[in-house]
Amino acid sequence: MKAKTSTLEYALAGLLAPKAQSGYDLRKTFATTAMRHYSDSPGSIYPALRRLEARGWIAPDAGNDSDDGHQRENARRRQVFALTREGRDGLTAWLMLPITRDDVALRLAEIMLRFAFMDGNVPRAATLVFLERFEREMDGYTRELRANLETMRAKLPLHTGVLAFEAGIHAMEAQLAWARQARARLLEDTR
Amino acid sequence: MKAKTSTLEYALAGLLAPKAQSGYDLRKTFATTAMRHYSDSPGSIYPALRRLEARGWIAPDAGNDSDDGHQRENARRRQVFALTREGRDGLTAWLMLPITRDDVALRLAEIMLRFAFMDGNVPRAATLVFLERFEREMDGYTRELRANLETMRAKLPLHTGVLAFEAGIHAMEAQLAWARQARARLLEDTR
DNA sequence: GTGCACATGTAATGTGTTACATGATTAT
DNA sequence: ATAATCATGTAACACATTACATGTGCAC
Repeated sequence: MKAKTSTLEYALAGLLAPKAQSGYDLRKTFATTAMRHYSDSPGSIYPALRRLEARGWIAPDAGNDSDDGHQRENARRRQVFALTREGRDGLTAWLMLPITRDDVALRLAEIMLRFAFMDGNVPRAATLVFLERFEREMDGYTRELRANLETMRAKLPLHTGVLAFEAGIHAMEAQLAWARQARARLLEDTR
Repeated sequence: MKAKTSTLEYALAGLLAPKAQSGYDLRKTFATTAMRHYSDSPGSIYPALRRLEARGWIAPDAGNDSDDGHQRENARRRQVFALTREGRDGLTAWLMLPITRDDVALRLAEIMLRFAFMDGNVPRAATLVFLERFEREMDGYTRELRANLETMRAKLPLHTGVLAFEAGIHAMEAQLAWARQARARLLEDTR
């Protein structure tokens, strides 16, 4: 049994959560929306779907047209997948994982993907806790980085390496500011 | 002959540009500095170094201690690599590549790595041109994203998906602001 | 019924991750 | 001499990319 689920697999599960879709639909989503940097190539998506199916996270959609799901003898026809109960549980568990320092330092993109999928899959309260913890870790991490920056500056002249490091810090601080604002808006929306 | 050079290989070449180092030195740099999310595992670095050596981009350092470079019979001893002329040319060519819209949209991390390595490897003027072009593409891209955001907002309610998209835009705009400021500082430093 | 867009499959390749193994060097 | 640290090597595995192959349905 394989323990780990790849980010791509979670992305697929997350997209299937609101509605059943075919591999082709998913590819188009990856190709045309904000999720552009996930694969979109058939060589990654179809195998990933088969892995999810083998694990029981997704299944051919029952409520689907002419010859029903379980009977796709000789394929090459549009095949719609739905998230199963197990798949939904797996997705939710991932969404509920506590945020660590390493998550914000090393895996920001994955963290943001998780946030994007929260609506509809976890209670609003969990989303707010997520943001709180995100703010805490981001705040700590950006402080760490700023301290390192001062050390670097003391040793080196003005240097593109130092400037690039600064760019990273700026981007992180922008995300932090966004998080505070987002939490305020969600709180207001919840009341 | 293999055409493509991986980002990790460029990262290694860039680190070897200012001074010759061993694989272990490079790993420590990856493990402890701002370059944290590059591998740092022996299973990625040593093979990458051998690929670079096979391609003639790096070579055992000549100006190195007791038994000189070309004679590393039974190894398992510290082995220092230096960037060759060819390696330097390859690195420079990569640094000078024009920035495209897809670079800023899909490969920002690589772009920033290139920027970090510019000092000492390309003329200051090239760095300034790089930033100009970066600003232009980032400006265009963030405008594109903002337009999409309005479309999304018109259709959907307040939604973590939309908020996550906003976070990405904020981060990009912060990078853009940084670029303008960085260019101004470099200009001043150049005068 | 021919051509094109839709839809899926898959083999070859390269690379990163993990986990382990093992040879040198240094300190005690 | 032994242990710890330094330093490199490598095998198993999973995955993404590329490029190609193939089937399906609709428009004309």
